[in-house]
Amino acid sequence: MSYQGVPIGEAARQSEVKAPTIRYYEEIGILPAPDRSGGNRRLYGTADLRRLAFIRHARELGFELGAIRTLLSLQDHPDQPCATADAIARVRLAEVEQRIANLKALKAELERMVNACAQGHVAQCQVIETLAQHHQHGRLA
Amino acid sequence: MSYQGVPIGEAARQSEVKAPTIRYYEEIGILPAPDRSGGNRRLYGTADLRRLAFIRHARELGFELGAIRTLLSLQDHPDQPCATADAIARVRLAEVEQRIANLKALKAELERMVNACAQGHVAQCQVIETLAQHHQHGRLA
DNA sequence: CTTGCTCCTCTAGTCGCTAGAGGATTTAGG
DNA sequence: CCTAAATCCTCTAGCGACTAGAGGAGCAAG
Repeated sequence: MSYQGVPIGEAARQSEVKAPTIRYYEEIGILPAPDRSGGNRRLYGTADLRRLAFIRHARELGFELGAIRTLLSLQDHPDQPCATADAIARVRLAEVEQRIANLKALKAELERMVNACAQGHVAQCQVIETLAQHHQHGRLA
Repeated sequence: MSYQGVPIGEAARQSEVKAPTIRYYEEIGILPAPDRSGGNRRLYGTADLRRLAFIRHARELGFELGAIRTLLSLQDHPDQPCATADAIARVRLAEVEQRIANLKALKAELERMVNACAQGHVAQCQVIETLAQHHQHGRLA
């Protein structure tokens, strides 16, 4: 009797998701428990690998696991309207835009700080000065 | 005998750092333990409030508490060269630039996803399709 | 003097992993 | 066939930076 599927290390290599993280995804129910070999090892089939790639890509895009869970359940029921998936992506897009704006402001401030540091002493150091200032920003994430 | 300084709630309001977070900062040694009132309540003076503003601002800028700890110790010893503070800021600047680049790529992809969603069903939904693709990116933060 | 707010300490939980212990299994080489 | 190395298993604990809640004490206003 032969088993099919790749062991967790190979799945990790292919998906670029570390083995403990894969087990963690199984534990929290985002990835189904795969078949096991005679020696109790996980064997991942192509469907599992695709799901893992999906998760990884979504994580890369900054989606939280909760959102990914919703996205996956949509994927599992393909006859539903995609408004939910669209809404999730839109929310994320708004977050990303906000974050870019904040980071640009931050970048400007850091550049100012670094430029102002005349290699003197902390007493005159603008890095410290700038950080000591109470200065209004939007929230950063 | 009168005590001076504001209680933690007021400090929280002024600094926009929540009270439990302020206690946490004390616990991890980033904020010194303030004087206490007769009834064992923390009373924050202006120096404490300034330090708190410093921490908040630095957190807003995305500095980790470890980096902030270093920055604060520099501030506490102002006769040292500011090369260390400068280096910390430079590292952070590089991170921020990388992050902006990643987020811009992400934004483009999210826009593509959202635009492609024709309000149909999940089976044709590009949000899901896009996420299912295995697609090479730089690392996002 | 009582009501209700703030504050105290403490423990435990969050998220998304990561690290390590201690043991079983599988694979490659001799 | 046997051993050594690599991989895998489960389990517990830890990370950063908080956040939430229990259970109790202090304080200010009516």
